[in-house]
Parts: sequence; structure tokens; C-alpha cells
Amino acid sequence: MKTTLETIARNTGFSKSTISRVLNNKAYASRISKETVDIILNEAERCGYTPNLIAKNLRINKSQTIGLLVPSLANPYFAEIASVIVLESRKYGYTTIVADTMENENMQNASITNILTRQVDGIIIVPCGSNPAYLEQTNKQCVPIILVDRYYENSPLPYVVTNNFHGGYMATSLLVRNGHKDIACIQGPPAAMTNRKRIAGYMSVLKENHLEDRAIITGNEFSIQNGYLETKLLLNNERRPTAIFALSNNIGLGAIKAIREARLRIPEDISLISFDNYLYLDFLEPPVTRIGQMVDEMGKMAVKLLNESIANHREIKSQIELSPEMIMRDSVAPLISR
Amino acid sequence: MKTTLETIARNTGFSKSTISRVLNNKAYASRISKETVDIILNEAERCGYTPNLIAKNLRINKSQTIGLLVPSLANPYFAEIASVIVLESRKYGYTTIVADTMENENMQNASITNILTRQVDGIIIVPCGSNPAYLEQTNKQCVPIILVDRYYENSPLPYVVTNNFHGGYMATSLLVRNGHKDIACIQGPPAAMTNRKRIAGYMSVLKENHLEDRAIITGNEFSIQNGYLETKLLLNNERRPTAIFALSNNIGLGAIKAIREARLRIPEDISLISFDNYLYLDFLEPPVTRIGQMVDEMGKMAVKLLNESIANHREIKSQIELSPEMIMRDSVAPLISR
DNA sequence: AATGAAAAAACAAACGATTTTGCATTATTT
DNA sequence: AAATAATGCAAAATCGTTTGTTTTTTCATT
Repeated sequence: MKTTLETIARNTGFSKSTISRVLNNKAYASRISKETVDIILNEAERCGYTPNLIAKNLRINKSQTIGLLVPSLANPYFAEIASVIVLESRKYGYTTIVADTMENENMQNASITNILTRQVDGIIIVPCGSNPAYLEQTNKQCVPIILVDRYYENSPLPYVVTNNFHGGYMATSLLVRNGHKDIACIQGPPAAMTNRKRIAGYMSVLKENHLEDRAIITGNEFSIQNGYLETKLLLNNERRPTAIFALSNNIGLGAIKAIREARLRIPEDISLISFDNYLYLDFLEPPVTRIGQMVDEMGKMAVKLLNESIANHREIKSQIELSPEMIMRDSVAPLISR
Repeated sequence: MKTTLETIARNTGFSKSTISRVLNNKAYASRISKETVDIILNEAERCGYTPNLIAKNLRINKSQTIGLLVPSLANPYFAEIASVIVLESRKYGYTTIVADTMENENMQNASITNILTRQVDGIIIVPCGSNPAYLEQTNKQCVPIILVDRYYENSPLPYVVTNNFHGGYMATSLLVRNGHKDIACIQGPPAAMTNRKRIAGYMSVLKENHLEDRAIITGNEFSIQNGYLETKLLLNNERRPTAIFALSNNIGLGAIKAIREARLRIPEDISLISFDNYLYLDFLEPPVTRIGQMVDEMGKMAVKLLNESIANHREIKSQIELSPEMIMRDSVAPLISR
């Protein structure tokens, strides 16, 4: 038999309201006597009372739950984000409902509808697709939303992302400083903001160095397959690039595979720099130089903002960009003029 | 203003009970006229009604939610398990609350208590620690629990895990078939069941081949650091092993690092086989031969069992072991007698 | 002893759904 | 025409909390 406030009330002879106040540490404010408090706490302990948060939530109209949507938990990058957010939000007293949107906009919207029926207090999401309408509506009318890692251009939705322009800039600068002039850039989805910003950073460096007509931009997906195919093509060009900038960890992996198949050496024959930090990259031959994102800060910031928005009941406008970091390894080398 | 059954009731003139039945597709069974149904459905649509699952759950005493606890979402292996389970349970209509236990037994128990207050219908957990008492109590008295990936010996808790004995057996057999006689085994926590079973498989092969006195078992953690240090030590032995069996992906990585630092080649100088499948292992030099677990089947099976247990309201006794698979790559070579 | 204020606890109404029971009204049967 | 059955819906209880209001008790004061 499950024990409720009613159970304790019967066993002690006090009323449900008194029990409730005691268990919620409102005894003093409600002038409940010390003796009563003791009796009730003891009985609660004795019969192993656990509150029914469902009932509480219905009453107070808060669920102390947030929804977390990511494009793919199987991707270690998003898994890491999820890990940070789950742990961090627990510190604020939130429980996290997680959904995997499979990089599919319909799935994303369906998941939002679903978690809204569960009365989440707020949503953190790594969005996918290009239409923020439903998210905006939800943010306006239902619960606060914070975007992480990705955002929509011209949308008022608050976000915490990496300064991808800067990331692209840093990566390309490094290559240029090493004497590279023919730098290929293998991109993800051309529509994705993260992708476009990185490209913009890349182009900016080329322009500053008057190399813009030597820009080579190719690719269309953040996938291993894309990195592999595009690199294959690049290596067969009459004018082979001396360096490759891969706009994601997966693209980088695909590039490595193709470079190895061509029996070229990194970095002697071709330099490589990629985006996203990941431990395994240190175990490749050679370890891969990369632009890392501050996943920890990103997650923590998102939770903090969401919590503020929930607590203060006001809309958050923050659109925050965090600086990426350069992780120097051995896959970039100075160009030996030949 | 949020719309509830009451809103629709007022707007249409019907009672809440009628609205409820219509929206739950019980109109026919309750002999509600076609016209009424139409009116109600239209109004629900018009005012954008979304049910409040919190209220529903309170009433029907089910949350259509399951809890998923993993030791670390940041570990891609567990993230993959989580991914499968989140997606699969959605198919059954469950929403998933995820908690990260940080490989900490206290955290695990605290998380269980927490999600129980949220009235989850069941729990899927990759357990940590060695004391199943609280889990068993919860399973008996509150909601069904299914363990995945790991289990407790002598505990009645149902589980879906890999046949780790078989995995250890397969890996070691491969090495022996390749002529290796001095095979070191770097283990994780000696108390962990998964670890002990793998060790047992390893020993079994050695015994069958009368090599048991040449067994070398060392290590104590499923971490990169452990794999690295233990391998360092092994390579400095007067009698260096000709093959290493790493009992986890992380241990394998650490071993690779140490082997490279010693300027030895894999597999020419030393063979390596590790446990757990992971895509990145194909990009190492050489690609790592490994024992993979059927993560997909494991997750799906766990959800299926849990759902049955919830639906049929009876305790599940299943203790299921899935066969691992050998993933042949290039890190194991025949021993050249010297 | 009567009065009044303060202290302690009970009452009762929500929260938003589901579900049992019951009551008209209409249709069918005898 | 009377009895019975079927139809269509409403009322109200319930799930386990929280919380504003009211009641009862205690105790000091006059």
C-alpha cells in the first residue's frame, strides 16, 4: 500500500494540511508546534513516505522538469552536451526528459508537442531544420526555450553557441600562417548556420590575405561519408589543395580515410584541421589539430539562462557566443615550397 | 489562457465527461452521437487543446514515463545505449527521463528516489556499484527494473547483457589461434561482473590450451589511464607479452598510447584486441580488432521486456545474454616465432 | 470570570483530468 | 398502452498535493 499525506494524517491524527506544511519546511511560518513537527517527521520516516510529484506538480502548476532535445544522442558530441545539461540541471532541482530528434524537423516538432503535454517548465534544444516557427510560438506562448550549439538567423530565440565565425577564422589563419594558399574547406549542410559562420570565417581570412579566388568550398553534410567523398575528389584535382579544413569531426574522419587511401601523409603531404573536440582525435596518427567548442560552458550557461527565465518568469533575450579554442596537435605543418 | 476540458465544456455546452470520452476515442463505446463528436472535435481543434498529462497521470496512476540511468552519458558506449533506448521507448509511447549516475552508487540511489517521486512506470539502468539492495527493493515494491549491460550476481533482478564470458573466450581464442602464448589481459574493476566474466572466458581458453600458468591479469579500471599505465608496465617486463587483450575500449586506447610510446608496432611487434565496438576504432592505425556488443538488440530487448512487465503487471524474471560479435580488423597478427 | 489575542491545527477548495453511476428521453417490444 | 430497452449525456467522486480561510484551543490580562 502506498503512503500518502492521508496515511500520515490518519496515523498521527493531524490534518493533511498540517502534514504538508511540516514536510515542506513551512512549519515555523505556519506556527506549528515543535512537538507536532517531531511526531509528523517521525511518522513520515517510519512509513517511508515519498511525495507524489505528479500531484504536487498539478497543484502548483510546475513540473520541475525540463525537456532536452538533441539531433542524435549517438553522436558523441551531442552526447557530451546532453551529459553536461542533465548533470547541471539536476543541480537546479530539475529532472530532464530527453528526446532524440534524429536530425528531423517533424520529429522535433512532435517531440516538443509531446513534452509540452508533460508540462515541462522549459526546453533546451539543439535545433534542426530551418523553420523556427513552432519553436518561436512555443517560446512565446508556453515555456521558455534556449537553443544550444545551433541557432536560427533572424529569429529572436535566445541561444548559447560557439562563435563559429571565429572558429573558422582561427583554423584558416593557422593554415595561412603555415604558408598554405590552397586551402580546401569541406562543409556540412550549406543552410546550417554553424556551417555558414565557419565558412564566413574561412573566407574572411582568405580575403585578408588576397587568396579569395583560391577558395575551394565543397561538401554538403556533417558526415564521414561526405568528408570521404569530397576529399577523394579534391585529391584527384589537377591542382591538389595543400591543406584541408574539415568543418566537423565526422568530416575530418572521412577526409583522413580518403587521404590514407591515396597514400598521402598527414601533415607532410597535406595538412588537416577539423572542427569539434573529441578525445579520440588524440589517438589518430597523427593526432588531429582541431577547433574545440566549450561544451561544458555552453551547457552550463544554457541551464543557467533557462532557470532564470523560469524563475523570474520573463523572456530571455540573450544570444550568447562563446569563443572556441585551438587544440594544437600534429596534423598541420608548414608548407614546404616545392 | 490555457484551455482545458472545462474550457471546451463551456464553449460547447457538453459536460467534461463527454469531452473526455470523445477526445479519448471512447465516443462509440459510450454511445455519444456523431454530431456531438464533431462539435467537440472541432472546438478542441479550434482552441488548440492539448491535454495535461500531469493531471491524467495523477488520475490513472500511470505516467507513461520510464527512467533511464547510465553511469556516464559522456561515454559514447553508454550514449549509444541511451540513444537506442530513448528512441525505442518512444515507439511504445513512453517518454524517457535520463539521469547520469557518474558511476557513483550514492548518486544512483538518489536518482532512483528522485525518479520514483515522479511516478515513472519502470526503470532501465546500467547499474554501478556492487550492492543491488535498493534496486531489488524498488523492483519488488515500486516499479519494474531492467538492468542492461551489467548485472549483479546472485540477484534476481532481470537483465539484458552481453555474454561476456563468450566475448572473453572469442577474443582469447583468436589470439591463441594466431600462435600467441603470452597474452596479457588488462582488466577493469575486478569486482564488476562484466569484467569477471570476460576474465573467466580468457582463463577458459588458456586452460584448454594448457597455458594457464602463463596468464597475466592486471589492471583495475575501465579507463584510458589504467590501460596506459598497465601497458607501460607490461612492456617493461623481462618477458614481454606478445598480445594484449584490453577489456574495454578505453583500456584499449590507453594500451595503444603506451605501445606507440615504446615505439613498438601493432600488430608486428604486439597484437591487440579490445572490447566494445566503436566507429572511431576503424580510423586508428591499424584499425583495431575488437569484440562488439549488440547494443541495438540490447536496448530494444530491454524496452520490450520492461514494457511487458508494465503492461501485464507482472514481474519479469528474464536474465538474457546476447552473443557478442567479433569485429575483425588489423591489430592481431600471427606470432612469428623468433 | 470574562475578554481578547495569539497560537495551533482543521477545513475546504482548488489543479485537470478519468470514470462510475445515474437520469432523462426516445425507441422497441409485448 | 404499458413495460422494457436503448440512447445520449450530466453529475460527482477521485487521484495526492498545496494553500487561503476558518475554527478551535490556549493563555495572559483585566
